[in-house]
Amino acid sequence: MTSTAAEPAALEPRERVVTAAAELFYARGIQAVGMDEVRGAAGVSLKRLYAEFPGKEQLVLAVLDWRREQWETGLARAVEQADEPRARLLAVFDFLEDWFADDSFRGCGFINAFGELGATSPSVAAATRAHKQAFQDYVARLARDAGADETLGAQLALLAEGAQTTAAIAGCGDSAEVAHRAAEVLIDAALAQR
Amino acid sequence: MTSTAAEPAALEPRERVVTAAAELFYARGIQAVGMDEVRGAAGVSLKRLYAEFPGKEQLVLAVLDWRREQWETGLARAVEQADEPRARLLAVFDFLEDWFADDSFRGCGFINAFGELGATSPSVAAATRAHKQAFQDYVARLARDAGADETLGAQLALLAEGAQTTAAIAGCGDSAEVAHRAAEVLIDAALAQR
DNA sequence: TACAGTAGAGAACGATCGTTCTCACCGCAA
DNA sequence: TTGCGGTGAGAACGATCGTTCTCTACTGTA
Repeated sequence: MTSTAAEPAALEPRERVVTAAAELFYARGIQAVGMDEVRGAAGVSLKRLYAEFPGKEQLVLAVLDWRREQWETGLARAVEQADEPRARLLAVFDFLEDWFADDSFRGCGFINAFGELGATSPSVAAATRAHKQAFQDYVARLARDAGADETLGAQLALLAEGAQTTAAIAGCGDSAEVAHRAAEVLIDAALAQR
Repeated sequence: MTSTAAEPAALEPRERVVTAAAELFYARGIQAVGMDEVRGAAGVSLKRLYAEFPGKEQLVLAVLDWRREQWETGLARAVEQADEPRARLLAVFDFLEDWFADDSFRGCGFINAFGELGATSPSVAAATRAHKQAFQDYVARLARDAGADETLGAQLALLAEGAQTTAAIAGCGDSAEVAHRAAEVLIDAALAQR
């Protein structure tokens, strides 16, 4: 999922900047990484960097958008590997489990960015809100496909969010498995209720 | 003019600094608030501020410790209002619901601090980890008192964490109620299993 | 009154960072 | 060749911030 720092020359400068900035921001925090370091990691000049992004905020938003795209395609790929509606709901938590096992895992980049800049940057707050809303909608759709009502989707989304923060802070314990088992209970209860 | 010790309403300088810093850090982020602004809000001199805390990091840690204390006493008070073990478990989510309704609610201060400084400040990361671990232990104890096994506590803790981040980002929807209903399902399932 | 000690107010310092500017260099058309 | 538009490398600028230093006012004591 991550691209290494040494980018092949085939990538466009803009994409090199976004991927390098995404990696740096995620690993160390946004405010802890200066534009000059992004420039060095991306192998572009400051002039080019500011030609692509008029300011750091625009770069941050581009990184968040790139991360959202990565998240959505990865999640969809995991879900599509399952055929049955119930298994597709649980695939969300398998996806999380794989993610948490990654060495570079350091929590949800949106939650981190929101904690860091959400109070001072309305656009970062809006991007985070949109991303989380899309996730909730996606899970709600999977729940509806499984024959449950909207509530189940919201409940499973809460579990997924809690697993992400807990895995990040506790240093990647077994949050995904715990959430997975809780999800099974909630799904079965929701389906039995009908 | 400084307030004399005879005035009952005046807090000690150190406590004024901690509460003022806690409010500012929580509302706007830690790095967005300078020491000078903390000094102004607390009504102390820079000299006094640095006499109490040798650096900003120590102040941040003191704020986190104060916040942990506030959280623990508030949570314990909510839980103790319930008599039955099951109601005591659910009181955790009532506590969250009250908190989310606060106008100044902006998510869990520890999660925000972790997202902002966890990667660069080991002591902030450790304080966050300790706080979340203590919460998990507390819920696990409540679950054990209710006659369920350890797993239920971990599951409910995940729900609580997810409700906090979701309420913060979505702007305080009904996360607490959703988590509350999910908790009821999980508790009943855990108790029926025995 | 003189003096020592303390504390407040805020200037000052050094470092960092986002952003802009300078300047040398390269490819290329006339 | 000459001129020119564009680019890279990096110096420079202005602002912010954590931290320290200076100066002044005040308090208590002899």
